[in-house]
Amino acid sequence: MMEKTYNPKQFEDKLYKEWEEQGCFKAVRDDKKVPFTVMMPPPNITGQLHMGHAMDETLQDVIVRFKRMQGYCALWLPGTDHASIATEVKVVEQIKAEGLSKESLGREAFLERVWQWKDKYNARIVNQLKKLGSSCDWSRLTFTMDEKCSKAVREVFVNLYNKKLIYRGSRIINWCPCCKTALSDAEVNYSEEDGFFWHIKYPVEGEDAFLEVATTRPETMFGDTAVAVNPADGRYKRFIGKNVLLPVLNKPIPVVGDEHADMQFGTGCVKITPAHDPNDFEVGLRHNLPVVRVMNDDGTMNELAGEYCGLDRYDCRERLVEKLKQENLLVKVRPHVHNVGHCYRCGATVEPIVSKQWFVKMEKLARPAIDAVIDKKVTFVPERFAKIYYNWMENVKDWCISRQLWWGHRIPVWYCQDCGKEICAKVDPNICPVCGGKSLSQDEDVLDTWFSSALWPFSTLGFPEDTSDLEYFYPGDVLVTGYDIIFFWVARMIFSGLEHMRKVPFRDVLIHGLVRDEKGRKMSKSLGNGVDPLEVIEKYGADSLRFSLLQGVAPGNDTRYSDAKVEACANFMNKIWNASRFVISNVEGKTVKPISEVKLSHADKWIISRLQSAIRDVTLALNKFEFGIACQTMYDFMWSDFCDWYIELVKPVLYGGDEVKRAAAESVLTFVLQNALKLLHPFIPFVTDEIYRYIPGTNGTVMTQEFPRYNSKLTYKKDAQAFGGITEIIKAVRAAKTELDCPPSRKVSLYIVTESKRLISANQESILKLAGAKEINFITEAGEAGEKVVTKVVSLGTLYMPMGDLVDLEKEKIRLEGELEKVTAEIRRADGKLNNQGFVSKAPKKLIDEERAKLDKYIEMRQKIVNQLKTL
RNA sequence: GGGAGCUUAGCUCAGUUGGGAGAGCAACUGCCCUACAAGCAGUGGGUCACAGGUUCGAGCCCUGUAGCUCCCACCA
Repeated sequence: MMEKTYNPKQFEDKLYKEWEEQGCFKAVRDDKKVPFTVMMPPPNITGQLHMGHAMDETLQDVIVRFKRMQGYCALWLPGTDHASIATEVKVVEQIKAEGLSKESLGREAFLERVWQWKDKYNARIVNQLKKLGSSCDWSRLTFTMDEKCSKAVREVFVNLYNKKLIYRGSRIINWCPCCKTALSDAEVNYSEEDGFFWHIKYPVEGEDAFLEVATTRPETMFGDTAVAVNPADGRYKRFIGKNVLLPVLNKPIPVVGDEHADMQFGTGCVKITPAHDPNDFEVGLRHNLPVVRVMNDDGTMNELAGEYCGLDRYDCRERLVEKLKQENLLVKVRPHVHNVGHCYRCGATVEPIVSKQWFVKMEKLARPAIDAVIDKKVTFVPERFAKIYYNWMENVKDWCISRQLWWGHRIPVWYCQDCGKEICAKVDPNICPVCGGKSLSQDEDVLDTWFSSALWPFSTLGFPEDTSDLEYFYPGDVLVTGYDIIFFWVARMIFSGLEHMRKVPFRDVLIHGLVRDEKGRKMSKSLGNGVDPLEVIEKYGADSLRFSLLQGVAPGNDTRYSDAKVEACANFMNKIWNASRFVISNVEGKTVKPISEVKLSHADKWIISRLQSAIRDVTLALNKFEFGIACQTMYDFMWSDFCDWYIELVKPVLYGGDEVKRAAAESVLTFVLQNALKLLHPFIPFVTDEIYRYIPGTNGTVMTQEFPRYNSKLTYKKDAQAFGGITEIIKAVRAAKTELDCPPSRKVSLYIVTESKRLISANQESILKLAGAKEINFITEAGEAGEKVVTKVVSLGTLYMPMGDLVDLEKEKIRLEGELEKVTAEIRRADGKLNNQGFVSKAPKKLIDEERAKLDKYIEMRQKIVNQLKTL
């Protein structure tokens, strides 16, 4: 016996455990099956899953369950990411609260702490994924710092190094003074900030003249090694080759002519600080300028800043400006809005700084990765995201992969203390291969997190070993992720797959939007508007949450989370629950015949036909990753067709005395419910499986059943369509009663003029029950129904309902006139179309025929209404 | 500076080969009818941002305009 109310808590955990124990999620190579591979984007171990994850995981789970039911060998490989910088920031915060620091702990002890952190959050994330119902293969759970991932990272690093695609060099990088590490370009977020333009005098050496330089960062002045003017700039041309004196330091620096100086912008004179600005760095290279770094790693000024040494960059700025003012070198200060880069993890203002770092040379890697998308070896869904990808890939600069952090994959490079040789090796070297020296020290830095993420599609399957899994499951089929990490991750997986596996890592990239809060804001910690998926599951159940994240969402679009939406979905779950309870209570303990062995009524055929449409539409939608459409289709089928119509239609049959008809109804109810549950299962796995087990004749879980297939033999086109006429009659009677304020409980008599007597007779009971009527009389003309009647014209004929005193003939006349007007408008519309030469000659024949049929129908209806009006 | 998305019912949003505008929530009316009041039946509500164009036909395709959001690049 099913419980009376839908209570997900009673079965969600139980079912998950069972699935897991029975090995339902396990993907083992099976050469009789076609593999279908989805690699879970490994969530960061920085915290717990948020709504965005919940959506991401749900989408993947739907796809995987769908494919698994379709008979694929479906692998959904789960994992978590060590998230180098993000996690390190978190753990540093944590130990700071204990009065400790990274440095005081030392590398080893610190890493010990991070591993503890990892264990805690990894477990939490796994638990959350399970709560959501994720059907991933837990036996393959991978952490990006697992042995196998480390091996893959080593392999790839060394290979790229040997191919000279990884190099070490001094370049301008983004430096986070707070995390004290280099960042890649992708890890910097720019935002507009109000700042100032300081106009500073640089006196010309040996002349009573000066160049006015405008800068937004005066404190970098100490690192100036030139002033640039445009060679075509008449104002300053003559100074090129001369020196100016750097204020405060009174150090002579040359004036150079360079296109970089924009004559229209600022004063036309640019201070050149190669060590602290990417453009200036380039200018410096062109003019062979020295690179003078004036800042320390923590954002304070170094000894080259003279008296400002040790000061924070902003304090230095303030004092320096003050000094310039005193020395009369400050011309003016103008407010200026400019874009400032921030660290994507801690938010601190990043400082472009010259630094010796490791880089991946992108040029050769990018081209094939671009071509792979052009050649459709990888397809972005929706397509528009390919553009974003191209744009980034085509302009990509070399990738800075070294991080001055402790948590992460250590760079596999050693330096010989004796001969200075740099050794890059897959296995830790003991002696220097050149001089045999034994004092080797490993590079202190770790790799960018995304370096290991980029290998995820194959490192998880055993690369660099030639494993059977790799052969079978690689490349993956679909990668599901948000548009925010196309650059970080998707792009890098594509070029890595091509470079190291010679094959793209996946066929489709399904990009989804962000989950926002009720007001459309991004969910974030600082706003405190995040909603914890676990809390929602606790309150409404995982199925409701899942459905709410899928429903009404267009591919790639952002969506809003709201409790109201989840509540509406919970109502749907409740609806499914109760409808199922109804069906099961009627068939429990019985042997139900297959529908092929019973005589089907019009209503039976109609609902089976509707089911076929639903199966077809859901399958089509899922194949195109249109989850919103799939949900809507199922919702309508389940709620409107099955519950509101079919179950109501079947009640008189079940409660009537005809055993044969009853048996047929039971067959159909069972058949439809069973199929509907299968159809719904990928979306709402828990409730469907819980119910499925109560259906007589089922054995075990629904998740291993075959996904329903559209069967054209079960569409019963003619009968199903004919049944539409019956529902029309029922609706007409209901509407008439409401219009007349007739209580639903009051049964009316129906008089019908029709040419479809047989059809209506066959469905008489349904009409009586659902319309709230007591009898149906077939008549040949209106008069037979009496005087005080309400008239409804429907496709199958004209309905008359004598309603006694409830009928106000005047009102009835007005109402009919209104209907006449509507029908006339329809006739005008159809007529206009059919009289349009263009339409008739160019529109598809099917459409024209349909339009003709409509016109005929409306003309007939108009005639009936006119006749009726005459009698009033 | 370049690019993308959005603008449809009071609210949140669907609407994918161009062929009579939809859902949920809210509102209104009436109903506890043995699956479900977390429900049932019925009703109202939209020049589909604006202006042009293509087409027999445009919410959908093209051009432009406005507002909002986002991404990339960047001005020292």
